Amino acid sequence: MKISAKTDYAVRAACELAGGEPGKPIKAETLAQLQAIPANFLENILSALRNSGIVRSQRGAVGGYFLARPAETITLADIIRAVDGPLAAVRGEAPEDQTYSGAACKVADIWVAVRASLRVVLEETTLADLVAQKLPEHVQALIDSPDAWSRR
Amino acid sequence: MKISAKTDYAVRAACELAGGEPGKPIKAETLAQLQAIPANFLENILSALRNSGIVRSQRGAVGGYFLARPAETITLADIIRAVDGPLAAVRGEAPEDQTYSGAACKVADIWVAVRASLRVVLEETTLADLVAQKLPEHVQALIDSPDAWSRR
DNA sequence: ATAAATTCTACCGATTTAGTTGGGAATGAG
DNA sequence: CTCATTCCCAACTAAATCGGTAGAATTTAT
Repeated sequence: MKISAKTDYAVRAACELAGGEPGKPIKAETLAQLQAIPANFLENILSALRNSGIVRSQRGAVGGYFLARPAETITLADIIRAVDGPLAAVRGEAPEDQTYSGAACKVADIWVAVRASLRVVLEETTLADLVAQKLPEHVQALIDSPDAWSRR
Repeated sequence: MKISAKTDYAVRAACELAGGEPGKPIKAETLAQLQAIPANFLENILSALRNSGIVRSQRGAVGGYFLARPAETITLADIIRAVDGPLAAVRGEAPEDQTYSGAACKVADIWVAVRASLRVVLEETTLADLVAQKLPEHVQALIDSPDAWSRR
């Protein structure tokens, strides 16, 4: 259950795009500097986001990247799926495709619950929420719970 | 956010141990057959579970593995941490150790929320719940939600 | 003793991760 | 038109991880 560098970078770059003026392109190089992301690697990531229709690009002297849709309509789940595939996969397949036998027969339910709980956070939070620093209530509630910030 | 084969295997093996008679050891070979897990790989996994104090082993002729504590006290989070490390790590570190700047300054909150939401499922569900097929209410609620079983 | 079983250490190939490199193609300013 | 700027894209790499194997050593019951 790791959150990859790619995912982390993608979300941060998207935040910068959401924070800029809508429609005004920002250079990849600028994004890389703003968020301290390796510039060449960021190009791979932006390419994935473009292929998924999350960002658009403009070439040429005053070119760069900008969001393809309003920030309110782009969820974190959209971004993660674009760069890293499905939110939760069990041994490379979807949870509901696994078959379990014997004492472990309810394990599929658990992986489905895990995926559902990720969705609750990642499908409901948009880029607009993130840059406005106003997260959905139930997400904020998770963050505010007493030991959310403590290690286990 | 992948659930590794190791994690899946570990949970399934632990279920079989929880389903057996308490204190009576089950051979690794038997566990492997019951859940169709590569036997040698399973040994690595059981070794990790033993180092974390989740299972105990007995060598010798009538040896095998058994749970070190009652199944009611072993959560899925315990098992996952034993074989795969922390529930949620960002680029190999804990979410609260990351620093974010500019438009992305709230991204840490999101990763903390993700971890918290995983905990809600995985810290509350015990091996006993799983083999009794009686999951905690809020976990069952996630599973019963209309589109939990559908792909995105 | 000895056979059954776990334990430990090391290894292996394939895949993934996190990047880098470099050439090419579009765009717009001058 | 030309040329600097910027994106585009495919290939490449080094290191880590994943999934799994192999075999010798150790422990225990009989």
